[in-house]
Amino acid sequence: MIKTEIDSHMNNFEEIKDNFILHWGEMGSLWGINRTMAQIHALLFISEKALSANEIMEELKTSRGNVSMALRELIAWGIVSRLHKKGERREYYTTEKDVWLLFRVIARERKKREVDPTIEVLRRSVAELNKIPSTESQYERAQLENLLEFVETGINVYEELEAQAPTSILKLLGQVLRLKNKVGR
Amino acid sequence: MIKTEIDSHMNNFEEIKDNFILHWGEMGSLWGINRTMAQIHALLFISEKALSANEIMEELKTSRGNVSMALRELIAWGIVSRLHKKGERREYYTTEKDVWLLFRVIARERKKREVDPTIEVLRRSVAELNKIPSTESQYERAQLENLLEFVETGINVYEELEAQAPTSILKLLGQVLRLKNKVGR
DNA sequence: TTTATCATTCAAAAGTTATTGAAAGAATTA
DNA sequence: TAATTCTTTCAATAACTTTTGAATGATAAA
Repeated sequence: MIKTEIDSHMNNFEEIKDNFILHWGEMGSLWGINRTMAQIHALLFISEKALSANEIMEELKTSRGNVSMALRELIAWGIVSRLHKKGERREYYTTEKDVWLLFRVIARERKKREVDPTIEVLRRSVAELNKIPSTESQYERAQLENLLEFVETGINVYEELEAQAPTSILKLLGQVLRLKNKVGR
Repeated sequence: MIKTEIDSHMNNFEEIKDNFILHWGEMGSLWGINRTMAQIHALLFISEKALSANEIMEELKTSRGNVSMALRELIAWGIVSRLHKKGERREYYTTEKDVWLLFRVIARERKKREVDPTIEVLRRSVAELNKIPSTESQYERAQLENLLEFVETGINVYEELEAQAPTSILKLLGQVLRLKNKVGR
């Protein structure tokens, strides 16, 4: 069956899947994650079975080397794991399928890479400022301290949140906040 | 006074300030914000007075054009505002100084640019899947729905959180979660 | 041992984003 | 009006990131 230009909406599973993976890759770029990594992750996430590097390569129409590099990085992030099927020579790859667990792994890694160094910079700056006599620098000192305090409080909340097991905690949280909003004003 | 190589720790205000701005720029890159934008923002954030494009340019040792572009972008984000001093010809620039308000502006903008399109992709994919008869695609459908639900719940919580005015809500939240953690197990 | 099948590496090419600096624009003063 | 001061734009270039594909490595089967 030949597809006309008018009949352009998606009508089969493979098409929808490819479309999702494609778009998820673009979202990845937006989020500061490289396109191939995001695509591979999307593919593994919706695939019931683990996939081999070859299958990934064909599915995404990208090079062997690229797949290999992206998988290495995803494994380093801890969100993809290698699967050794017995009797099989090739490796298979799979990802965490539970959304909450997945989120926790990603959030922890991003915190480690992005937030921790940020806090470190702030702490060092404040500490250095405290070493010098503060005649001129009052305002700047105060601003840095405010910023540091804010970030530390935020991290604190996140760490408590992370310690919670299920997704349901998020729903609960939404409810509590909604309530507080109503009562507060 | 000539500085020896051994005497390398920071000992005056300007040095600490420059160091902070420099590092904050690097942090910006980590966060997907361009270096110059992050540096300008850091500079304005700790400066008591509003600064002119010229002052920014000299402080950061970067080109006139670059400052102009970065300021335009920061203004578009809504985190820097132009200040017209009467009797003065040149424009001055300043940023929100309250950390919580600043956070809200940035978070809202990032949500608009990064999260909303992501949800859109998910919603469209799920909607398309629901149009086709589901014999094969059970697992994939379920995974997409889980993901969508998770993201929607998360956004929900964020929106409630945003509606809260002061920083103190964050502290409160930390406490509630801490409590729940202790009782829960 | 040789061959086959996969995975990994890495230099080069392609693609993307940031920065410069010269030119044009806009507003003000002389 | 022309000169001055500041801002904006944008094409060229620099810097950085991603992707390719050929070479190398590693492992298992013949």
